[in-house]
Amino acid sequence: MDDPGNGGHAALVQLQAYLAQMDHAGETRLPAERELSESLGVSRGDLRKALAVLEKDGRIWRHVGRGTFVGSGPVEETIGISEIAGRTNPADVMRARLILEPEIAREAALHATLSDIAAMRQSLVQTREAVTWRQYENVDNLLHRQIAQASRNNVLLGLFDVLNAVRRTVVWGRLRSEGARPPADHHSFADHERIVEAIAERDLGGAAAAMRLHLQQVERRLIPVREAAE
Amino acid sequence: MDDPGNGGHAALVQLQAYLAQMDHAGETRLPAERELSESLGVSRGDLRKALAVLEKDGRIWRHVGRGTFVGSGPVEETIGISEIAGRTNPADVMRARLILEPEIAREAALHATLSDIAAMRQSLVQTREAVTWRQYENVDNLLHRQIAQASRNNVLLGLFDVLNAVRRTVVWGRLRSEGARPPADHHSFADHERIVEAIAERDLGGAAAAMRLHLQQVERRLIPVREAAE
DNA sequence: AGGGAAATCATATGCGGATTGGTTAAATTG
DNA sequence: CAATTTAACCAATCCGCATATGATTTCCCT
Repeated sequence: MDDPGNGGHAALVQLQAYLAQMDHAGETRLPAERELSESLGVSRGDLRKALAVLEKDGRIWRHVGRGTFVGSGPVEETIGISEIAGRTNPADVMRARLILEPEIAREAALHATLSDIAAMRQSLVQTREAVTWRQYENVDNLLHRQIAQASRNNVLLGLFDVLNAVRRTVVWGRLRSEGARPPADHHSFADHERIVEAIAERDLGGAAAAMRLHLQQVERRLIPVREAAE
Repeated sequence: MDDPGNGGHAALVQLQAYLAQMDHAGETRLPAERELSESLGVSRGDLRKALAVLEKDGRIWRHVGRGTFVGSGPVEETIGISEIAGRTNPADVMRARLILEPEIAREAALHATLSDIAAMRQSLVQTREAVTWRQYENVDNLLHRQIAQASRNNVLLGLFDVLNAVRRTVVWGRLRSEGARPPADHHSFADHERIVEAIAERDLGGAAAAMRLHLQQVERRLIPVREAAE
């Protein structure tokens, strides 16, 4: 062979050159090992040794069936809701809501458009018109999501959606007594109105505080009798 | 026909009965419309009218290619990172980090175990030992995730992972100048140490404040020259 | 022995057909 | 003629199988 005993060092040099050239072109996926080994004129074993070095250094990343890519790590393309929901409990979900949603309301108070506020007010009306708990929950969900949308920050909206999906998975099956309709003096009506009004008046702190108060009320009703445990 | 002019009311009644029977069996997916219409002895049009009523009421949910299901809504099983990242920008990501991560640090200060803190301190050392920016970023990522893990709240950890994946997708390609190693007086070293120390001392407010300060520094460096626009 | 090439394995992707809710046009019926 | 049923078609999804790819083992040649 040409360079016996080099232990594949030549392959590493060639591969780094190839990688630099490809990185410049903006391409992220490099050819299959079988092609690349022939293209670079090295054995597949040496190529794999060089790839292993670069992988340990964090410059490339490989996965069976997909290929080899340049970049620090495999960016998770999707997040499984059930994976999160499977290892948690309603209390943790509520804690996360108390952290995230008041600040989302604050952002909404800062960035909401007039049509956003109009949509929220319409949802407020629909909330009172709901004749069954199921309808009420649908409109309630919609209202909370409208607030997240009004933040005009798609990252916050995405986080809200994730949290919402986890919540609905965790508390799945906990239905209220069917048939009954939400009482007219349900705390959420006034809570929601306070939140929307604060957003409409661009009262950042007020919106956050109102949302926090509302969620604390929900928490109190959701976990009615909780001993001092934990 | 049997009951002309009933407008499909008979179909609605039959469908409700079927749904109750099926709901009792624990099954969530009901047969295809073509089968169910024949099974119930009603036309597909009337069946669809009845299904539309139940859908508007929130008792069922349907989607093309999947079927019709009982339940309030389609619980998104997975969230696409690229869907979020595609419609956002680094500033929104930074805003979300500033909202979420300080509160995560606060929770970590409350719930971190001794082994959590030991792992963080080891990461602090590794941060200073990094000889290339890529290594530094890997350890930095690890440290921030360790803090999220120390919150002992899997929902917060999941939200952090989502946010992190979005961040890495959005700022993808913005690599620092290769070759250079992080300077010894990089602000992040002291920032990180303050955060970990506050967590170790169970200083809730201090941990949150230190994290907020750190992220503001990162923001200042990430968006170096930003006019007063927006 | 030792290294390289080929075979083999396990996993991921791509593609075509089948399924299903949504929509429109034709047929039937009173 | 009007209303309703029926059929046909559309778009999105799922499923099975072939293919592609990285990982591992085996074999062969020097």
